[in-house]
Amino acid sequence: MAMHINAFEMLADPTRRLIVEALRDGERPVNDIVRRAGIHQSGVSRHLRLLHDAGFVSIRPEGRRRVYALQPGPFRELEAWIAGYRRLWEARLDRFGAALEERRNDGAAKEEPGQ
Amino acid sequence: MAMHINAFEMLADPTRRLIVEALRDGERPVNDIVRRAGIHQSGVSRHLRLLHDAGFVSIRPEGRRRVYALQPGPFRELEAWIAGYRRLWEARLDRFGAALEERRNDGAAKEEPGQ
DNA sequence: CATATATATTTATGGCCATGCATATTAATG
DNA sequence: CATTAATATGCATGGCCATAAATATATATG
Repeated sequence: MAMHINAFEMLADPTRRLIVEALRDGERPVNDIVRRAGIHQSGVSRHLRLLHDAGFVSIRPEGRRRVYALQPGPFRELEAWIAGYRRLWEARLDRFGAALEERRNDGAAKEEPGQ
Repeated sequence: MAMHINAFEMLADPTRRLIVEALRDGERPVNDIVRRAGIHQSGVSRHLRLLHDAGFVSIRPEGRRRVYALQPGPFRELEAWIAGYRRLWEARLDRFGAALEERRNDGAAKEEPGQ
């Protein structure tokens, strides 16, 4: 429900990546994940809560289980961010543009073209 | 030169993302980046070192400047990782497969199909 | 209702990391 | 060679976060 949490920070943690990868090919209840995660159940629950807050996963109660599943949103965000760097490897990088003229006004920063 | 550093951890830090974004449209010397980063020069230098160790940037000495530029490698890695989740939003997620049969062997973890 | 199972949360703790300051290095310049 | 500019590094510090243990909550089951 909270999108103020950065997607990269989420995936920075190895355990969280492991959880996400465990959910890659389908939803799973918590204990399923605990077995592969190699950490305490409370830790997995906390990570799942963070992932849920960040919009990475959905929760579906099923009896006394809580079934978690990946959500597409954050992945779209990541894809979009990286897309901005695609020309890095698809074309040669063009060294023209802002870098040159920026180097000109050496003493004081006046305006940033990028953002 | 060291690829043992995870790309997500690199981009988890806001300052580091800011640096990467500052280099998006071309190479820049350190002081150029310091101006936009809003943190001390030593901090920028340290981040640039980390980014270099992780293969994100190259260094080109130019007089007494050190000109940094983005490198495609880590971005390709990221792209590849996310590509594994593309069906999440391109198709509906299929809830069959491993999740079901995993739920069957409840008591003990025996083998993981995914990895 | 008592008990067991599944998950969440509270609390405490240790460790890592981003930052700033001071200093070192390297290079240009006079 | 002394000085200044540009960048890097050693050191100390504060804060955040991942983890575990204990406890709470919720749900199935007898």
